[in-house]
Amino acid sequence: MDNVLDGIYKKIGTYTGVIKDAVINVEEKEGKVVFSGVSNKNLKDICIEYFDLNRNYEDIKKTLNLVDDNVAKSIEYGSGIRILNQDLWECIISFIISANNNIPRIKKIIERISMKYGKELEFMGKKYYTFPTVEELSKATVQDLRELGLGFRDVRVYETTKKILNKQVDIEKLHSITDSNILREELLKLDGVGEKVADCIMLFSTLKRLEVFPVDVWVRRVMNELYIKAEDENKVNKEQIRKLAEEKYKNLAGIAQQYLFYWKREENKAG
DNA sequence: GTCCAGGGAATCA
DNA sequence: TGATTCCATGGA
Repeated sequence: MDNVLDGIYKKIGTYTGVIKDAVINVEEKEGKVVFSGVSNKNLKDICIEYFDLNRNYEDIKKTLNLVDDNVAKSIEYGSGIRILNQDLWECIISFIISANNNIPRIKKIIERISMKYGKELEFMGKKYYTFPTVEELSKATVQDLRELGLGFRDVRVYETTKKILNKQVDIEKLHSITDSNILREELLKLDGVGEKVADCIMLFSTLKRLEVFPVDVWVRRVMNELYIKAEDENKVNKEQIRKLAEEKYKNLAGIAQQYLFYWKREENKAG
């Protein structure tokens, strides 16, 4: 038996979706992990990279469990969480769209963008669409984006696409920047990218800065409830939250953020 | 009809 | 720097 493949199945379960230029299906058949899909690259390699399967999350969880009981509880709640290695360009556009928006609508907008400007792939009789490249999305006018339902974010996506296309910000070179502060400064040059979106891009893309701690409304809420305990959570300083996260979670703050975020949101849904 | 959504940017002090 | 306000859209 292939223990690596067995491990992969245990980690990601069944999955069908688009990863970069590929449609990938992972499932278990007769006790074996089977990859199928449409791609000119190795399906298994794509999965290992995308699902961050070479990282030992058990070690990470052991470390974070020692911080305090709250974190331990959140880890128990979302024990299968992994931080994906999402494409940088796709991540930038996705989080610009996320501003003052809700997750179902964010997903729908990205689907519409992919359907109109990405490439069509067919797998098992069903059609899938890749997220458009910079060149592909640069064909869209502000009006085109407005019609896809982006709202006030249309200009931001348009301007950012333009800046990346003409290499005013060269995102290919971002991976070679070691200093996280310089990296953040580069991202902040993009329209629609503020502190929170920049942090999300650094954490959730292939930039993989696991130490950054994006503070959104949910994270502010959970951090206030667990540690700060201010009467009005809206008045809690974001910088104070980031410092607290750095002290407590060190270089794993970003992963802790995900456990805490998921925990608080799911608890709210169940509420 | 009202409120809110994984915020950013412009404006003003 | 820090606080306020507006920004489209759609679902609850």
